This record gives sequence, structure tokens and C-alpha cells, in this order.
Amino acid sequence: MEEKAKRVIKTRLEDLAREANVSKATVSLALNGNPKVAAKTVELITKLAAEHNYTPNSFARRLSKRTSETVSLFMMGKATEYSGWLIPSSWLFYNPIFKGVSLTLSEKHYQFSFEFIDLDGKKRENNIISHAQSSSADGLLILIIDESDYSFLESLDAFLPIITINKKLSDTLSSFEIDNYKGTFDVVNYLATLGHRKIAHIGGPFRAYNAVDRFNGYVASLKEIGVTFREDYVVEGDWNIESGKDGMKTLLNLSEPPTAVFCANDHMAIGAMEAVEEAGLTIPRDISLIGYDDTEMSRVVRPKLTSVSQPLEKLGRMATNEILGRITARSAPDSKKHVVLPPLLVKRESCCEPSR
Amino acid sequence: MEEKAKRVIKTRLEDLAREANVSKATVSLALNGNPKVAAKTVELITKLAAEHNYTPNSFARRLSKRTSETVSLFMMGKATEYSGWLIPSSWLFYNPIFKGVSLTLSEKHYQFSFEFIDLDGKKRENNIISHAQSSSADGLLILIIDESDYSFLESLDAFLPIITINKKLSDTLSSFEIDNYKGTFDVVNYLATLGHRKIAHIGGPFRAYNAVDRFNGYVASLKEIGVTFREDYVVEGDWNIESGKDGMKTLLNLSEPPTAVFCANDHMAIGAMEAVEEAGLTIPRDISLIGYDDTEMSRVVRPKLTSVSQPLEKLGRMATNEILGRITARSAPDSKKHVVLPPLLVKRESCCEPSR
DNA sequence: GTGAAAGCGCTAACAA
DNA sequence: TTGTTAGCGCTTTCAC
Repeated sequence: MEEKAKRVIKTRLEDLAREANVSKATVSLALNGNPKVAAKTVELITKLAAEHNYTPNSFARRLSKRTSETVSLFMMGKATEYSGWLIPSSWLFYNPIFKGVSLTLSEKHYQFSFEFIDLDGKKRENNIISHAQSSSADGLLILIIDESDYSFLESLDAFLPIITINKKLSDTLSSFEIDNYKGTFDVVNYLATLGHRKIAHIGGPFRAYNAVDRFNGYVASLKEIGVTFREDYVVEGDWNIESGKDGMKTLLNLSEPPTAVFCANDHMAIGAMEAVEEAGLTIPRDISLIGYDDTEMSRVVRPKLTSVSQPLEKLGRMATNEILGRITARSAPDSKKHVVLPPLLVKRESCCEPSR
Repeated sequence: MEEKAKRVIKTRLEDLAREANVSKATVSLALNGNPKVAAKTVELITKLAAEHNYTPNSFARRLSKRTSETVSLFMMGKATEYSGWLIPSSWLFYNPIFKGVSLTLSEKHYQFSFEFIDLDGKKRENNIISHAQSSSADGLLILIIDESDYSFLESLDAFLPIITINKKLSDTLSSFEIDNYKGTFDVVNYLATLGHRKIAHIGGPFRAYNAVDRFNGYVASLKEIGVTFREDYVVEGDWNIESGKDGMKTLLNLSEPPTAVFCANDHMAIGAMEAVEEAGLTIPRDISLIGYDDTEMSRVVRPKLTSVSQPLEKLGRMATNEILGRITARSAPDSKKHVVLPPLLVKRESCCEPSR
């Protein structure tokens, strides 16, 4: 193999044109399904294209059409240790979304680009804009994790379709999320039905929207079932197993420990289990326990963990379809869409009536 | 906001040129660090570029330079139910690789494109070639999962740098993998040291390379410790929890059941645990158990599962760095690289001396 | 040290 | 129905 031959020689539009004895324009039109081209010309060209395994140079096409046929998924969060993409414990949460987005995009022959954007970085605004520019996406899917000032997104949306996932930021920015309130209400209500009144909460880090929403949901649900909120029944974790364990220890040391605890994710619930175990107590007899996310782990621990399952892949697919629609519509829709999908309480073995 | 203003107006090279009172060529050279440009010209242009938040149109540049600054990660497998990308139980295995690749690429300002390639599809060869073309990658990282005929990759490598991950296909194709033989030997040897002779194996689906390698490693290690191989001590699973459970049931029903079983991944090991539990036996007293992959779940089950940890993220990073080197070298290296990284046996609570 | 000009491969008016 | 032509925004000789 000669050194010179190292580059793959791709057939170009021009090659096909020469061979078919037509112009480049005709080939282009034919291949793009323009109805004005004669049927037999189309046939010939298609045949030729197939023979030569022709694929258009996507850069040339995009340069010319001034679109990128790309949508970017930006994951906005603080690049601290706990941030989703960086630690395994959150993969089970992000992966389904990721999968939904990437599969949908590839079905529609769109490129998918993924970027983690660090909110701690200075000039966050410029950061996301330059990311958007360099990925030259036709649309942005923004996965909102942490609380922050996202107001600049609204003006960006005027130029570039934007949809937020996991959190509705404002009326003017379309969003797709899962109903944390319903999820938490189902949890608290289930516990109440079982007879629990002393229901504690181990939350995620309160700079994360999901953590805050689930906490708020917990508080609201408590009110709904007529139980007064106790500050000492709430502890803040960091999504990880260890923090759940610590949280449960704190709760167990209370003069009046809870009979049930609701954790904002499965990992912390599993840590909590360990603490209960180490304290010589058993679940659910002494403490009822509920997690969130319905990860595989919840089915694997003993007792099996009651949890809340979320249609995450569907969320990703729906958001992707919406952004694709916005891109092809090429104008702002009359009204912004705000979709909230319901989660589902999955009852397993970690809850029962209170014994005290 | 006018409808017309919908498109983001990016500053172009030309805009900077006009403002700096130089030609497009100069701006281009200056921005690309060409030493022939006068220092003060460079300074001016850089300042202007920063002010205008200039990023080059990547499509124009790529079209002109005839490179894509993209590397693709192709995941080659059968798109049946169990295929990695499609089921959660394998995410814990693929994610670290994925993460290593994508992070390294983004550090080097390369684009990352990801594609799942279905080996069941007809015209597999064309399939991957057209995928490679349409992603127009400068290099290919190929994650090999299932056994298949990959010989066509070698000729492709002459045009486009290719590196396989997870499996060495041939001498002429660089590869990065983790030593399944060492991993399995450490497992079997550990069990032998404990005094076990009746060591069974629950394998993955035998069309998967990892499953085959771990099985072969098991057989070879048995020989090494002087134990004769028994066919009835091997059962084939499908990586999932349920299949591990079924496998263990089969093993338990043997007239002479094993005292230890080595599972080709953690999920199956956890299924096996369930079967042991249901049979009224306990781990490790009645049966010693070892998994593979060292997923989080292994730390979460009771007893904690002994497993084999693999430097997957590092594997992804190394492979990426190598392909980047190959791309910039722009010629084949003298010799192909074959890197095999060692795994590590992580001892936990699921093994002890045999009681029988 | 800088500029003019050609060209990367494709699309899209506008003509013919 | 098909061809001509002019870009898209950047890089890169080759003159000056």
C-alpha cells in the first residue's frame, strides 16, 4: 500500500455526474428526491450511487445548507465530585435519558453531540454559548441538574431552539420532566396508609433540583396527610451510599426516631439500610424504608427496596422529538410545551405497618 | 424579535479581516499560530477574535482541511435483548469505557461520535463502512463484544486508523483489552487456596468474547491447579440476574454439587445468590461465590460479593490517546500496539473454606 | 509579513 | 427536465 493511497478516496457528486452524463445539480436534486427530475434519471443515478457506495460529504452539505443536522445534549451541573456524569451512582439515572436521546436522534439521521458543562466555571454564559457554537448544533437539549441562574437561556432560545430536560425553568422555555411531586406524594401517602406518622427524609444535595423538588414534595405531602413537619426529621445527603448511611445514623440517634424514612434516591436508601442493620434493627419491622429511581440495586438488596420508577428513556425520546420538530418548523411554536411525566411507586418488601 | 433575525449571526473570518484591515489569509494564519505573522498583527487579531467571541465554522474548516477532527466509537454487537447498550445490567461495564473515551476526546478538542452497530443486520461490512463514512471520522475505536467475522476491518485500517477495544482480533490491528485470563486465574487460584476443588462456572452467553475468554480462563486455571474439568460444572447464562439464578439451581441439583462457583459477571452472581438463598443454604458457608466486574451492586448485597475489578476507564483513555496519535502521525506505525491491562481480584465476604 | 486567488464538495437560485 | 453559476467559510499555495 502506497503512502499516497492512505486517504480514502470517496466518490463525489461530480464523479457520479460524469458517469451519468448529467450535471452535478441534477445528481444532487435526484438524490434529494426532487420531483422535477425525470424518473429514469433518478433511477440511473440512484443505481450509480449505490454501486459506488456514495455518501455525501456531510461537511460540504452542512456548509452549504447552513445547518448542522446535529443536536447537542448539554449536561449542566457543578463539576464537583458528585456530579452525575462523573460518578457511577448516577449513571443509572442519566443513562436512560441519554439512551432515549441518542437512539431517537440516530433513527432520524441526526448527529448527536454530548457535552458536560461545568457551572462552577466562570463565564458560564459564554461557556454554553461557545459550546453551542462550536458544536454548531441546530438545537439544544439541556439537562438541568443543579440550581443556578439560567435566565440567559431564554434569549438564546430566540436564535436556537432549546428544550430543558428534568426541570421547567420558565414559561417561555419548553421543558420535559418527571413529576417529583406526584412521586413523593405517592411515597408519603403510601407510608401514611400503612399507619406511619413519624416519617423522616434523607434528601439529596439541596443545590440539585431533584433533591429540592423531592424535599418540597415531602413537605407538601406531609401537610396533605395532616402530619406536622419536623426539622429534625430531615437530613441532607449527597446521593451516595455513604451519605445515606450517615443520615440514617443521625435519624436513629434522635430521642424519638422515625418509624419510616423516605430517601431521595436508591443509593442513599441502601446506605440507610446498612445503618439500620448495624444498629441491630431490621427493615421493615423497625423502620420502613423507601428509595427513589427504581434502580436495579433496589431489587437486589434484602429486603427488596420499595422505590419510585421513572420513565426516563421516554422522557429523552419525547424531548428529542420535540426539538426535532422545532428545528424543522424553523420558527417558534405558538406556545411552549411543558410536559411532565408521571412516575410510579413500586412496592417491594421494605415497608410495613409501624411497630411502635 | 423579527422572524428574519432567527439565525444566529456568527462572526466570520472575513469580518475580523475587515475590522483589522488585513486579509482573510492573515487572520487565518494568525489564529492558527503561523510564526510568519507579525507579533502585533497577531495580537490585534487575537484581541478582536476574543471580543467577537469568534469560533471558526467547523464545517468550513473541515471541508477545507479535509479532516473531521472526529473519532467514532462503534459498539459492535448483536442487537438482541442482551446487548450491552440496550440493557441496564451492562451499563456499569460500558460506561467507564465510554466515559474514558469521551472525556479524553473532549480534552483534546476532538469530536466524539457514538454508534451502535448491529451485527445481525445484513451487509455488516457495508454497514460499518458507511457508518464510518457518514460520521466521517478520522479514526475508529471499535468496541468488540460478540464473536463474528471482523476480517474486513484489517483492510479498512489501511485507510482509516482503527483500534479495537476489549478484544485483540489479529496481530495487524491494534488493540486494548483487559486480561480475562489473569482475572479468571486469580479467581480460581484464590478458591483453590481456600481449599476448593469442586469449582463450577456460570458463564456469559458464549457468543460474547468476554464470556468465552472467561470460560477458557476458567478451564486453563483448573488445569493449572490440578483439578479435572467437569462438563456438568459449567452452565451458560446471558449476563442477567435471572440466568444466574437458573444456572445456580441447575448446579445445586447435581448429585455432587460444587462447593464454589465463579460467575462471569456480578449480575449472574447475584442471581446465583438468590438461588442459594431460596434453597435454604447460605453463602459462603455452603457455597463460595465470586462475580466479575466489581460493580456497585457487589458491595451492596449481603454477603458482599467478591469480584474482579477492571480498569475500564483507563482502557478507554489509553485507546483514545493511541488513536489520536495515529491520526496525527498520519501513517501506520511500524508495529501495532497490543495493550492488555491487568484486572484485580477484590476479596469480600462471599468466599470461605469448603465445609464439605 | 501580507494578500490574492483557488479550491474543499455540496446546494440552490435562476436560466435554458 | 436539466445545466450554469454562484456561493457556504475556511485553508493554503504562491506572489508580492
